[in-house]
Parts: sequence; structure tokens; C-alpha cells
Amino acid sequence: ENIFDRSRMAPKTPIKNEPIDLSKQKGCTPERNPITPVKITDRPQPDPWTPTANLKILVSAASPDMRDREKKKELFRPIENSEQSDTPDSLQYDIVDDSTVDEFEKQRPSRKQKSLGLLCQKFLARYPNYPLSTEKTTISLDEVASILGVERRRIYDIVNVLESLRLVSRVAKNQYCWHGRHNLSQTLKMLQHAGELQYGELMTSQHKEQDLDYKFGERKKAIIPESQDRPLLDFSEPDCISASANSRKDKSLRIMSQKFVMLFLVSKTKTVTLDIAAKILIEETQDTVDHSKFKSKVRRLYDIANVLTSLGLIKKVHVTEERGRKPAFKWIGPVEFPENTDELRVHSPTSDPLPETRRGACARYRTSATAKQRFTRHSSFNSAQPYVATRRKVSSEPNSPHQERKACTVNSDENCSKMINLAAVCRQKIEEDTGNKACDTEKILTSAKKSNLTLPVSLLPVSGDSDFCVNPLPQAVFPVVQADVPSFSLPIGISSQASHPSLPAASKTENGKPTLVPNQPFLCFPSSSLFMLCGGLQENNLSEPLPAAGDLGSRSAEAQAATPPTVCQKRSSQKCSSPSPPVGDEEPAAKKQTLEHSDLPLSLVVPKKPSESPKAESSPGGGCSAAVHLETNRLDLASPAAPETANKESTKPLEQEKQSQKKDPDDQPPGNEHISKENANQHFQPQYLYVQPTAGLSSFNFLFSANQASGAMSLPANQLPSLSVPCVMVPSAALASFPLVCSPSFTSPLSPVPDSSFSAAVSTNFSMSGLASTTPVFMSTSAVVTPKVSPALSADPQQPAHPALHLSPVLARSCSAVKLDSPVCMGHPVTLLKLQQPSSAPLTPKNIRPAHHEAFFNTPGSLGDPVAWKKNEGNQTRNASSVQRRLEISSTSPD
DNA sequence: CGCTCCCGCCATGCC
DNA sequence: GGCATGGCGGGAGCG
Repeated sequence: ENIFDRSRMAPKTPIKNEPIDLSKQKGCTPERNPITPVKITDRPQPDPWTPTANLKILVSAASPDMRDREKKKELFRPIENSEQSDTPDSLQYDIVDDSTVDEFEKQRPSRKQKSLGLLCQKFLARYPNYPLSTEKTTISLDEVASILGVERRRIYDIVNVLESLRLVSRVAKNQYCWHGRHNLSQTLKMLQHAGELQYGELMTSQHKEQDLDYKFGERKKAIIPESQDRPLLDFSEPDCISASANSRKDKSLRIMSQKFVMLFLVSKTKTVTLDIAAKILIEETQDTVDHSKFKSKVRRLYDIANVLTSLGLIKKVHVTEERGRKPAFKWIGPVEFPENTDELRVHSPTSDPLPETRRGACARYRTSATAKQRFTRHSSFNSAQPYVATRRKVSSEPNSPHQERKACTVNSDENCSKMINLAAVCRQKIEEDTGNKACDTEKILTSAKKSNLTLPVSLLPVSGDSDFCVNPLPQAVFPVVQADVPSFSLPIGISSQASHPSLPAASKTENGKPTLVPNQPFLCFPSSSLFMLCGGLQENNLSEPLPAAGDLGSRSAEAQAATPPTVCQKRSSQKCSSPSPPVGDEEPAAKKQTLEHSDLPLSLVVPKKPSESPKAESSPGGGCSAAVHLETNRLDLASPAAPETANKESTKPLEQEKQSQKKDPDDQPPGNEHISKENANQHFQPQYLYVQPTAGLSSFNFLFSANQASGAMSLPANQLPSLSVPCVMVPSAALASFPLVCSPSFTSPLSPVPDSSFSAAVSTNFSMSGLASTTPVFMSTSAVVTPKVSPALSADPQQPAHPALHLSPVLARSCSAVKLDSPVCMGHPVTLLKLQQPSSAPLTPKNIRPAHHEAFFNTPGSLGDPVAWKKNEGNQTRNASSVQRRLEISSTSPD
């Protein structure tokens, strides 16, 4: 080629193309012959050249200066070349050149100098860590590659990793935008959450190190394979990038990078060995990890690790195990991420590097800001706090959010892990459901996304605050979430695979106003969506309580419909639905117990009956999931149109259905999740996600706030015990009149607690007084515990030994009452949550056993129309439509 | 000898 | 067909 070139070119002009050579030439001997050595560099030193040359070479090799020079040249060859090109200098190919070349080669040899890590450092050195927001630095791959003297391929390796952390984002072909580390903490936070969801269990469980391997291996099998690798977080070009970019198959390096980082963030020791990471990252057939695949993965991990090392996020270490010393990396980057960021972000969009303009992006996260918030929230959840909306503070809770959070982060491993587990479980359920059942949910979920849904859990932030989510996309809400989520969500089913997926989420949006309806026991808050965690009992929840209320509720809801959004959730929905029924509480409780005991699986939604479910519209097979029903119900409620039918049907005795469902539970449970539909969203602002507990798990149910986010929660089966659950939020106003809603945590004693028990179990500490004000109240319950749990509980920061939450007795009662029936009085949905705990380790499905569930809220008489409720309950008319919610919280603990 | 990981072939997907 | 990306694994450097 060279020759050819030469011929073309003026005979002695050096060729521009070959920078390297030229540079060398230049440096060394300016005047040599024109002949371009061109590839000399590459060539192995062909000839011995002259003795002199050799000498020179040796000398140069010996001399550091020379080397440096050479290096520099190498680095800047391109540039030089370009410059030189002009100069006709010459090529020298003389000995000298050659010699120089040789030198280079020799010196060069060091691979180290060419290492990706070093290259990355050079790359990073070119850009400020914290660029001014105003300045937009664009990176041209070609340019950088030439400047750094490497092939573009290498730049891709670096950029892909940086992109996974959002230090850069792709803007266009060959163009990347440098963001610096402004987003790093957020990204890490997100990854941490995601990691917790996905890997939390593993890590935590393993704490002890190597267990991972085992556990991991074990689990993996069980675990659902990760859903493909979608990027956990898809930061991909937010802006509009050509779809093409996205379309490409997922960039594994990017994904791997995120996962790898997640492992660190989730790991207690902050140290991850390569082999473990590789195993974990090998999704698919984990079992049969084939060696070659494993090796390949490790190679990739080295690439990533080199970049991360350059970023100062990790460092290489070695861990010694029985088997010997293993290479590992230790996280030396930030461990905690300030919340502020989120908020900041929220407010300042600009900061957000990745504005996701794209739909896709949007979907994924509503906005980064949102996401952030969500995360935050989640964290709070984890901590067991009520999800107090960050913004709204509810206050009174003993646990301040902050504290909680801290706890989460700090202590959190446990909590987080728990949460993670929950999430995982949920996810699994969902997936299962979706997969298996696909049905209802899908229907419900209009969006195609639903498929992805599974992951509701995913990071998505919940839009708790009305602010953010105020208007949830009607449809979008859920779907969106899902969409996003999916990505996140982890495939991993954590522990309990068996678990039932539960996740129904229904979200509705209300207008955001919290309306209180007169009687309602609970309110949904305003626009803001809430997340609720409920312990879903496997069985319980539904079972007892709520009977029919749903119908009523729904109806009422409808009636009210317009105004206040009413949301009811499934189980509770039943209750909820019947707003009026203040009464029944007691009975319900009893029922519950019975029911619970009965083993019913949790079905979230009652309504399943196929025939019955009117909702059918929305939900096809009633059977699918109760959750679905719920949603549907809601939807119905919410949406004027839909309506009632569903409700009515739903009304049917849920219990029975539930039971039936429950029985199946394991299987079906998963299906439960349902997402509220889009429709619902619109009208109903509030959206909730309800998650059914999986059987295996202690059952927890979650309600997520509607709009988008569904947080994902996972419970580790085993660990669950400690989780604390947030409770319901109530609008302040409502509260005033009401009794409160609380979610107490219960211990999950096996025996279900009747109301009384309930009270006993849970004492509510809330003082109502404060509530009166408009502000919404939050009650959180704390934990859920497995019976055994106690220790766990203790562990939890928030939860003290005692049952943490105590509501005033009165409240408690009310709660209990509510739970069953009361739900929504005014049409507002009420949510109840139950938490059950499985005593045993949740992980296994086995655990699923029907737990007891206890109490929840009964509606206090004070609540709305008790009567109605009772009736409903009594009738058992629960409508499917409304969602019933209960919270049962079992826990012993804490305050 | 085994850990690292550079290097670049080649597939993929868009234009 | 060309180009941008990036998966992938051979095999070499290094300790």
C-alpha cells in the first residue's frame, strides 16, 4: 500500500495516512528519505538495519527520555501526522527511522501503556469532572481516537462504560456528550436500587461472601432468568436519538457495566470477585455456565473494571478464599447518595443530563428526576417507612423519613435486601403471571409494554408526589412504568421464585386531591400516588374482609366518581368499595381470621370469577388475577365509562373467589398484578400498585402509588421479616374526621388477630390530633415480620422491639374495622394493607403457607358508613370492582 | 502457568 | 455496499 501511495504521492512525500510512521520519522529524523515506512511500526522489525541503528535503538530504549518522547509521539501521532502531512519532509526511512521504530516497538511493548485503563485515564483527563452545566462538551469519537492514538474500537469500550454511568451520553453518530460526574451519584443510586432489587437478596444473604457462589448458583436456577439483558437503566440516549441507536441489540458492555456496579453497591463488603460477578452476569443458562462463556465474561469484566478503576470507583484487590486467591475489585466510590441530588434534579431539569426526550426514555423514567424521586421513596420504603412522600411530610411518624432513609442506606442492607427480595418476588410473580397468565394483566395493560411489566418493581419511581406525577398519563401511568421498569426490573427473581407474584398494581389516578369523603376511612391522597406496601397475606387479605364492599364502593365511587377519585384496591377494595360500612369491622376481622387461616392464598382481587367479573371487559379471565380485578375495578371506578360493571361483578363475594384463588395461589398469584389501566389513570389520579404477596413470601402486598411508579419491592423470602411497610396515606382533612388509617405492623402471629387482637397487637401511636389538618397523614406500619422475625425486626432500625406501630387503640380499632370493610367511603378508595408475615423464611414458596393475617384496619365506626360496609361485607358483596385493600401488618414490632 | 486484557475480526444494523 | 457499533475470543504480555 505504501508503495502505492508513494507512487501516487509525490515521490518523497510522506504519506499522511500513516501518522505513526511519520511521527516517528519526524521525531527521529526529519530529513530522511521520502520513503514511507509506513507500516513499519507494525512490522516486526524486519531487518537488522545497520548496526548503528541497533545502537540507537538500544540507546533509546535505555533512555527514559527517549521513551517518553516516543510515547508522546505515539499518543499524538495522529495530530502530528496531520501536521506533518503538510510537510513534505521526508520520510526517512533510514536506519534511524527504523531504529526509532524499533525503539518504539520495544518500548511500546508494554501492554500496560496501551491498557484500557490508561487509555481511559487519558480520555478522562481531557474532560472536566464537573463541567459547567452550561457548557456542553461534545466528544467526537474519531477525534478522540486519533488524539489518543488508538483505534476507535477502544474508545467504544470506554464510552460504553462511561455511558452506563451516565458520564457521557450518545448524542449522535460518533458524537457523545460529556456530562461529567454530575449525574454519577444519581446514577449510582439508581443502580443501587436496581441492584438491591435484583441482587439484593443474593448479596445480603450471602453477606458472607462466597456463599454467593453457592447461593447464587442455586438461586439462579430458581430465579427467573433475567429478562434479557435490557439495560437496567436505560440511559441510552435520552434525547432523541435515532431509534437505531437504541434498537441495537442491547449493548452488553453497558449493561454488564451497570450490573457490575450494582453488585458493588449491593455488596456489603463492597468487594466483588470477578468470578462471582461473571457468574452472576451470565444470565441465561447460568447453570451450565460454559467455560468459554465464563471466560469471555471475565474478559469483558476486566475491560469494565479498567474503566471503573480509572474513574476511581473501584480498585483491584484480591480475596483469599479457601480455594485460593481470587482477583476481585473493591468499590471505593461513593456509597451513599445524597437525597438532595434527587431533589435538585427534580427541580433542575437542566441538570439532567439525559433528558429523555424520547418516548422510550420517557417511559423509562419519567424523567430522571422522577426516577430519582422514586428511588428515594423506595428507599424509604425499604426502611419501612411509610412512604412518606418526601414532599409531604407526614410527620408525626416516629421515624422521620430521613432517619429512615439513612437507615436504609446505611443499615439498609437488610432492609434493602428485604425490599429487594420483595421486589424480586413481586417481579417474579408478575412475570410469572404475565408469562403464564398474561391474560388479564395484559388486557388491562393496554400498552404493549405490559409485557415488560413484570417489573413493576423496577426502579421506577413512584410518583408519589402529585407534583411529579400529577397527571399521570392516563394510560401511561402504568404502562409507562412498566415499560421502564422492565428494564430495570430484574429478572432475577429473587428468592422465592415460587413466590407468587403478586404485583398487581393498579393505579389510578385521582385528581390528586385527596378527597376525603366523609366516611371514608382512608383516603387516597390526592394526586400523589402512594405506595403502599401491604403485607399481602397470602390468604388473608382478601379473604375476609372485604367482601363486597367493592361493589358498593365502586358504586359509590362511581357516584362520587367524578370528584374524588376513589380508589379502591382490591382487597381493600372490597372494603374500600364500601365506604359506608363502618361496621362490619369486627366481623370482618373474624372473617378474616378465618379466612386467613383458611389458607387462602392471597388473592388480591377477589373478583376473579370469570363469569363474575364484569370487569371482564378489562380483565378477561376473571381468573387471572385478583389484582387485575382490582385494577379493573378501579378503573371502572375511575373511569366512568368502564365501570360499574366490573364493580358489580366484582362485588361478588370475593372471598370465595379469593379462596379459590388462593388455593391456586401459588400459581396464580403471580398473575395478580394488574396494572391499573390507563384509563383508570386518567380519572383517578391516584394510582396504586398493589402487589400481592406471593405465597411464599410472607405475604406482603404493596400498593404503589399509582402513577407510574411502581416501586418494586421485593421481599426476600427469608429476610422479609424485617420489612416495614409503609402504610396508607390519608389526606389530612379526612383524617381529621376519621379515625385514622394506620397501618400498623403486626407481627404475624399466626393467629389472626381480631380487631381486638389487632389493637392489641398494634398499638397505634399516632395521635390523631395532628391529623386534623389538611395534611395528609401517613401511617406507616412498620414492619412485617415473620414470626421469627423478631430479630430481624430488631434489626430494622425503625422497628423497635415492640410492635412498632401502635395506633392508639382507638385508631387501631378503627383500622381494623376499616380494613375489612371500610374502605372507601366516599368513593375514595381506601386502602388497606395487610401484611402477613410468613413466619418462615419467605424464600421458599413453601412458606407460602397460609399465614394468618391479622388485622388490619377495621373501620372504626367513626369511619364512614360502616353500615354500608358491613352490609357489604356481610353480604360479602365485594365487588371486584373496587379494589380491596387491606393492610395487614403483622409485626410485632416497632413502633 | 495463570491472570490480564489487547487486538482486531466480524456480525449487526442503519443509511 | 459502506459505515458505525460493538460482540467476541485468540493469544500475547506479564508477574
